[in-house]
Amino acid sequence: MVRRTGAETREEIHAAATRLFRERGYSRTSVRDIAALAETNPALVIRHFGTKELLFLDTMHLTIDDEPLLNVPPAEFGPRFVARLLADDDIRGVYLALVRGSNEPQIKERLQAIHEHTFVGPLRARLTGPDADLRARLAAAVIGGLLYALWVVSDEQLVATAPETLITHYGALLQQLITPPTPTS
Amino acid sequence: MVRRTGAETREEIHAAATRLFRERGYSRTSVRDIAALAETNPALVIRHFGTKELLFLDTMHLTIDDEPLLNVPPAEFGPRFVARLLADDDIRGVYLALVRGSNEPQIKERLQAIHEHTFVGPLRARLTGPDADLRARLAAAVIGGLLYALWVVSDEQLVATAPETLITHYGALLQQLITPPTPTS
DNA sequence: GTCTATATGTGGATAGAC
DNA sequence: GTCTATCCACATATAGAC
Repeated sequence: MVRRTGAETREEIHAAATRLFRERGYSRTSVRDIAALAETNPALVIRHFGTKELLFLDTMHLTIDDEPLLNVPPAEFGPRFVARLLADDDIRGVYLALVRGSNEPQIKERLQAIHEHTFVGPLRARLTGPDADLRARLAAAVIGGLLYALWVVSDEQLVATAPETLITHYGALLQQLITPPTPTS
Repeated sequence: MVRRTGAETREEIHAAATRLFRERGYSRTSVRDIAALAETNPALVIRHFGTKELLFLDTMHLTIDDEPLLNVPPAEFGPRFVARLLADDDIRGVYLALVRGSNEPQIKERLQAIHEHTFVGPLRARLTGPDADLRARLAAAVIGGLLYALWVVSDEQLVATAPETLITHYGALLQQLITPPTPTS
């Protein structure tokens, strides 16, 4: 085996952990597994990251790049946002691992934070009208529902549905929530 | 300690398991914990139910009583369905435990089954018009999203929102999905 | 049917030589 | 920084006396 520097080893461990946690989740990934994939040993994993949970949290970050969405006309935001979420493989892995690990208080906290700034935030920014805060949170719930049905439940029919169809239908639904309700009188 | 019959012991174990699994989830509940709460020992737990996973599955049943919903006017189904879900504490416990345990293939299967007959089924029965199947599944995803936001993420603002408000807003949203879309021409 | 004692495995984390 | 060897806690599950 080639001799590596400390920083290199650290990165190997981080990369291995990222992959395994996303593929198998927190509880089904052991420190030993991570060490093996990184071609090192459990002691180094702990030395570099302290605990398994700290390492996990270190791999569970999402930086949604909001830029491509900034230029989208408000009327098309719904479908575009859905399309963005479905296309991103990172989101899927992180989302799944966090949901399934959310028994652990720290992991649940991270899930809340990501839900807040990845879903609620962008939606809230496009919302006006009465009850904007509440409506943003309900819209975020709707978004969560799609990811939940596709990735947690793996509703076979939905999984087999063409992405464009999902984007059209679900995007339209989301769009309705964003567009301020027209007063009835 | 009072001497019990085998059937009684079995029931005590089942009751203890039901409670603990719903409160703490699968991975954080040990066979020892269950035995202790049932005032017996781990050996009997296994003797009666085979494995921890089989016992878990045995406690994870939902029989949604569809009857109260049968007489609801179609136009009010959305809010009533949401109200029904939020009011039922059983659903919350089962849903949470299944979602968090869905790393295990068998548990995921059970989640799929319950999603199918508790959410998709009733919705599909009320749907007509084009793409009824797909729309039922999307509506089920929307429902899942509410439970997800409330119980998995525990969005604090949503949790603090009066149930009637959630029922009104989210119920209306669901209702839109059920009501067949009016042709635009 | 019931229980004590234990087999057996796996996990995270650490000690200490190099 | 790295690695071997190991500690220790805890899990599920079983053996076998009663």
